[in-house]
Amino acid sequence: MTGTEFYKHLKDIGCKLTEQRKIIIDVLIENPGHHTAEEIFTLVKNKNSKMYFSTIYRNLELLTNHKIVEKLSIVDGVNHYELNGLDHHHHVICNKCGQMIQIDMCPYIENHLAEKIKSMNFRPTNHKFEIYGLCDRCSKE
Amino acid sequence: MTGTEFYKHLKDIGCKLTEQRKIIIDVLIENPGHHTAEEIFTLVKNKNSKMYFSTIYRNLELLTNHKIVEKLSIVDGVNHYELNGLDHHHHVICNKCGQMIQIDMCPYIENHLAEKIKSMNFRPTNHKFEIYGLCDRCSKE
DNA sequence: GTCACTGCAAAGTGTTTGCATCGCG
DNA sequence: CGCGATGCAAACACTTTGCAGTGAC
Repeated sequence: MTGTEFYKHLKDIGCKLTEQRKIIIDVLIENPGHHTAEEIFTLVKNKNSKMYFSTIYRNLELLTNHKIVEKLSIVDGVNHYELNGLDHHHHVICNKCGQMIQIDMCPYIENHLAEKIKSMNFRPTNHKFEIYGLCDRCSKE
Repeated sequence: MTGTEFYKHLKDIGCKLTEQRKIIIDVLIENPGHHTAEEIFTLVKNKNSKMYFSTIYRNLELLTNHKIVEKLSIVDGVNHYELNGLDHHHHVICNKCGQMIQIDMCPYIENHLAEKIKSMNFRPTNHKFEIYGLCDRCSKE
């Protein structure tokens, strides 16, 4: 999806298309992958735009509720956000330096889990798969 | 492992066996599964023991570092802790009521991922697999 | 013009830290 | 009795909330 398409989507679901929302979406498009609210704040500032954390959080929450953004609680009490549906992937995360490496395999799809979970009367919407350990560099130190 | 064995393990790795540590371990043994620091605090209080959050956090951190306890960052900025190695399982989590249901299947083991990840020069130590959605009751509401 | 949204400040929640005292080994 | 552990208070980091003013439609 392009920026304009995201903008249109927002209006379609009855949200006002404010300058701040455009900037947040632009920043997420221009910087693929997951970012903390802090990182998004910095990226917004780099575009010479002033914005408060509350605006960022409120909009990330809104975008998450509308499935435009995905919220990941990967590391100790810090949420990461990324545009949803652009690509589906999981992570290998270094316990020492915090580096996150994407992996393409998805055990959920490969093992046909969706049907199994539905048979438990559970309606799955999304899933998370993460492997922790030490990356190449950190394991050598 | 029994309580006494956990106590011994602590001494073996050079930690003092304080009353507070015994209580935390006892509480974790008596209440299998994952708990927040808050829940552990309440469980400790129910045993008529007074303990500060700092003591709980410091010890959970210590036990986590020594792989006696596993720390899970599952939900929005709240860590959950549980005794490690008692049983290996993953979770199905309801987005509405927060209920966590254990599932026994492990995609990591079933797909022989350990070797694949090692071939990336990454040393895996643990992993997390979670499926989010709506549980039976919440999806009916 | 209306109402959703933002700026700003202040509070809230979960967690960590500093320091004096305590108690395990 | 020495040093690691705890009690307690205070700080911290991330996030949410309340309210008045602003701007999209």
